[in-house]
Amino acid sequence: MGIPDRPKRTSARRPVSIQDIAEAAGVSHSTVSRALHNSDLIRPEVRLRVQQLAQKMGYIPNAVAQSLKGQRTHTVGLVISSIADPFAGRVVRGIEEIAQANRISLLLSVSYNDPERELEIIETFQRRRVDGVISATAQMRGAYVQRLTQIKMPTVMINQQADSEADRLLSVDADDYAGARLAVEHLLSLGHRRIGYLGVGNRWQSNRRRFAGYCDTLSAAGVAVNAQWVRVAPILNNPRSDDVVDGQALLPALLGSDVTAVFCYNDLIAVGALMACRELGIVVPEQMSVVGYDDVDIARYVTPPLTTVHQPKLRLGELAMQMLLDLLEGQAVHNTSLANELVVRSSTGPPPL
Amino acid sequence: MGIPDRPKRTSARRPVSIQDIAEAAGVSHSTVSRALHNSDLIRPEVRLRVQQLAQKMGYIPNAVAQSLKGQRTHTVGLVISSIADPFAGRVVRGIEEIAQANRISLLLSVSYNDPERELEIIETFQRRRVDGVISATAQMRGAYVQRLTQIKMPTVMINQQADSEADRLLSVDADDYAGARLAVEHLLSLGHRRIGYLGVGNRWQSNRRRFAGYCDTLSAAGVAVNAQWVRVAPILNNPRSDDVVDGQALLPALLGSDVTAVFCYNDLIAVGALMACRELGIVVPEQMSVVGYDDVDIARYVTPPLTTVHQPKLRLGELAMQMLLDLLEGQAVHNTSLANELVVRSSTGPPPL
DNA sequence: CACGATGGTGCACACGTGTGCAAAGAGGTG
DNA sequence: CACCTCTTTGCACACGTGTGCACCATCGTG
Repeated sequence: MGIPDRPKRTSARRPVSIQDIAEAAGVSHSTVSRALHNSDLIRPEVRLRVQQLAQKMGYIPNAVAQSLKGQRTHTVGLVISSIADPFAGRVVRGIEEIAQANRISLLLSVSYNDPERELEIIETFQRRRVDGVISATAQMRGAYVQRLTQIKMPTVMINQQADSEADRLLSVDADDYAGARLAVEHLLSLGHRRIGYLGVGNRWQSNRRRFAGYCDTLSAAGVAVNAQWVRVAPILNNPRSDDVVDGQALLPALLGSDVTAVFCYNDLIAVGALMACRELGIVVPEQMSVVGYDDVDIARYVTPPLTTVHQPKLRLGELAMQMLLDLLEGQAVHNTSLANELVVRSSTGPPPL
Repeated sequence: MGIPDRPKRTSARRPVSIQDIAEAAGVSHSTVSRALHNSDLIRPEVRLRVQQLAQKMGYIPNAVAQSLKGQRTHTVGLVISSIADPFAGRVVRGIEEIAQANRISLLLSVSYNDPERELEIIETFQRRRVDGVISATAQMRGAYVQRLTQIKMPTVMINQQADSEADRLLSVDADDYAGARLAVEHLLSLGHRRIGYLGVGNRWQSNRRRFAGYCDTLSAAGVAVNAQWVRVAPILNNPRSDDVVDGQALLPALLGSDVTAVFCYNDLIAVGALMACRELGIVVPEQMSVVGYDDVDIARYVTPPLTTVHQPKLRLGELAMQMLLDLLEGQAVHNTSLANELVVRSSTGPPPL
């Protein structure tokens, strides 16, 4: 009665397949497949019986096989430069929320801004046949972009507003240039004229945009930017650099000039600056105003609480994921740019007399 | 010459398969498969020719098909309760590093301590046939554990040292009880006798262990624990609660009693306590000592820098991933418990006279 | 009763890869 | 030359699922 050519499926405790259900129900595996998909090709009684049997046998569909057959894996690759970065954390949260709501799984990879690793990661994504990629890396090297465009894999970048070469890639970002202008205008309105900038070398695109906003705002106010006011953390071969340490090391170099306020590339740099001030006995904001960027959690908890430019991190992630989903649906999508918002706390005040 | 039964593979810009290479090289797909695996069954000239051809055609193996055939997906599911939590961030980093080194992909899922979501997540992992699971959720509900053991999926838990029901699951953790003792002993040695505890309700296992360490250490020193000294943040139905806010709200309730120091469940609670002290004009550590737990980055940056119990977060992640790999190799593995370390900074000092 | 329409089911193939086994070819030896 | 051995390759199946098409049964109608 039983067809003996199937070599004992129960051997290695393999999960039950539709074939197993088919044998148990006395139908073909096609019928089971259709029944489980509620196809109205199958007679209602059979459909119900198969479904109950599947339930009872603890059937769980094999997504690997489904991915192979249908050409969708329902998987999205996610590249970030650092998981420890609180900025990335919020963005990922937004991404994950939308992904989970749409039954998409996320493949997480951390690049540490290592070019070699970046290439490895996208090759892994290709091998795994992800439906698309979201890249929230701080820095975008030529080879990386080139590879990504070349293989025509649906991709959305976060905070990488298109310059020159990146034109063809989709992105969602918060406007760095405008954000920087908000920060510097705030300091100008408090009466500061000599305003410094502490930047980072290893995220040159966003650093350049924020720096440009800084320069243009000062120029527009009739202040000539002094090279002595600007310090940028060098690019180390060590990819695990710490922004706070950099900010702390950078600030003292500014003291030779006579700045009364400093605009920092991000909140961590700003926290470093605050710590340096404390060490040097400089009172913030009475003797020195400090502005950060990002508005990560920590900005609220340091002393004094940091005035900073709030980026809609959660929203960035949500939008990026939604955009990718739309893209996969074949809908027309367009780059999006979100506005930032100044959050005034206690690290800024009028300049000393 | 060409066999016409294959319907134009070039139609939908599908990635090249070994079949395509086989046709181009005039051999069978089996030969290509073996050649690409450097099998010495294949003649060296053919092997080289196929490899070069594969390279030239931009062949990238289909991991989905490989997963279906071989019974390994080289994928590990990762469940965490919150991505924004800085503690989780470091742990994930450790996990990811080891995973990437062993060419394992990570499927990231966030549970937000939502029981329903937890069950959905592990079902997704089952569907995707992950090789194993690492769970770093703060809280482990019965149904979750039960399901995880029941389906016999290789699993490693982080910071969930086995109580009763969880005996069968592997875990790597840092000793909460001993860590709490370190913290309280430090306060005792400074001369404090009336020491408070600020806990959390929604992570009851670890909270219970730390609280037990707190109680026992006080008792051993001959101090009777006063119920007035202990406050625990209530469990909200809102799963996105904020520890800092909780700590801030909890501290004032302690002031009625006459504690001179407070041990907090984690650094975020402690930061909230610091902020409450500042608002109330209580000087730390002169009038009140505060100790945290975890040693997340932020602990170094608040004012005053936080004395805390350092957990080897990176190491926890690395060990968990390595343990899972060993488990998959069939090696014998055993639960591991790491030691914590007290980090004395400036938020603790002798009690006021 | 014969024939067509309709609804339900199974066959067979496809997705892309890996592998046991047979077969074919080459080369050596008696 | 016949036979055996060894190397190299292809056939065929497997992994688990989905689906076009053919087949069969049943029913209705002329």
